[in-house]
Amino acid sequence: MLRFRNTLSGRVEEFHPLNEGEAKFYYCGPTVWNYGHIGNFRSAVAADILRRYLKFKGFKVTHVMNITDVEDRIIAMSQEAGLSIDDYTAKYIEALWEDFDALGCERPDIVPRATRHIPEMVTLIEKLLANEHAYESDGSIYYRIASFPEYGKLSKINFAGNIAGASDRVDTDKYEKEDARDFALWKAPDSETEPAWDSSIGRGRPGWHIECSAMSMKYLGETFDIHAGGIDLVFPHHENEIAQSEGATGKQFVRYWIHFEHLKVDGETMSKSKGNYYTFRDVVEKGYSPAGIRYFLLSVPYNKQLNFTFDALAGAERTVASLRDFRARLSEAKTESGNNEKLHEAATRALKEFEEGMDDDFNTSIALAAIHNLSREVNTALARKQVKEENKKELLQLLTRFDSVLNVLGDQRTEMLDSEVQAMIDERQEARRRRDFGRADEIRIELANRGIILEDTKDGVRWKRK
RNA sequence: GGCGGCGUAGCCAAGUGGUAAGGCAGAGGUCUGCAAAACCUUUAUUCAUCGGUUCGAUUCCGAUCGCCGCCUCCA
Repeated sequence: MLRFRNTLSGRVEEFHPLNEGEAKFYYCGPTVWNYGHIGNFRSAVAADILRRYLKFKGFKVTHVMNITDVEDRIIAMSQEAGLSIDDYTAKYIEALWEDFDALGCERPDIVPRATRHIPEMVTLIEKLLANEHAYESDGSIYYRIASFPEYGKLSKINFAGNIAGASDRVDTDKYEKEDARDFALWKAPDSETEPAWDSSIGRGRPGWHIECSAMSMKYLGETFDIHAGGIDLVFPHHENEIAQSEGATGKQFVRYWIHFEHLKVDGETMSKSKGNYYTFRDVVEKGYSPAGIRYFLLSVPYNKQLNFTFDALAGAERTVASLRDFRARLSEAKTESGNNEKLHEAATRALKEFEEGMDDDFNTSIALAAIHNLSREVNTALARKQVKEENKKELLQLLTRFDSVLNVLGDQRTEMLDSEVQAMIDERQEARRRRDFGRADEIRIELANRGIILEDTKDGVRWKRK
């Protein structure tokens, strides 16, 4: 039974979706203006693991991920660039999908854009105005937090003792708000040139939080199962989403909230001033593979801060390579018919441990340990020719099953070597038979220069690309 | 000032009131013409420090030190 920590209750709970066998899942994805830094992708990978494991457990998953595009900073930057929001954000969104694909993250089922959902947001704001949860002031519309006593139930923020000490950092009111905590649902334009929409509630643009309420409820229903995002979104973003949505519908908005912890770099916060700020693309340019990066990002459970170091990343890289070798070795193995009961038991045990680990709040560390232990056992059996036909079939299927969640093994190699290279390998085998090891080593070096690494095994020569 | 989290081998780290998963790196070995890969053995009497509770604590409690996050539209 799958259980995970629900931010709302603060406890680990069993997951029971609203409709049996069906999981509806909304993920607050990366924002465009800040797009790309490696920490974003820890979240993206965590969300991907969450979705994939729900599928592994047999749930039919509907996954919605938003891309914010009417946020203040984006508007400012696009204006500065002299571009429309769409033209400005297009290249970032394109880059986002490239990186998503490279990291092996499944594309969401639905990716709503705030700029395409202005009418839905307006309708929601109208509801909030009608039932007194919102008020108009100076052409802008604010949420009246005093009207929603449950405000703070997600973030557990105690407003009484809180504001005083932090007051030096709280914006002095530049708008006429009833209460400092009230937040904007709809903002009147600051200038003539600023992007704005005409609507029944006036000319303006939506606040940041309303898009997620409007879009998630549009696609997943007024009450849905899982809402996920980075831990920094708990307050105020998700807290405000609850106030808006529940204020409008009177129903529970989200049943399970899940928040992904941040990445640290060398034990510190990643920041440009410290010079430890890396984007995903920086890391790839340094020669690390997306699969290695993915493995690293998922190797520690999502609810723990993870320390990013290049040493650890290099380790992950080696680990992925060795897991891929393991699968290749297994699939190339020549087996005799039959079934080795010990290996069948090992496979059963590995699946059990993997699933128990993942069931326990998506503990990927435990799940990976199960795979490593299995790989060691099977490698030994392979060397001793104890893997039988049935075992091979079962184990390969099991690896595919694990990888449906982890997605680090990549596609099975089906490519053939070109005939010239193959001829060189044949020539080297012939030279080895003659015990002409000088010639054999010469050919091996020549092939290495072409990026082909050879391994001599009892069954013949294995090759892989560098 | 308020609230929360973390500190486990050289590195990344899981974990639990009953005696420390896994990965990477290191050392020795098996195999191999050599190499590579794989496998075997080995690497924390100890889980930031100091106290307390307990038959027993890394795990619970308290204090101290260090780090991280939220309270600002940063995943």
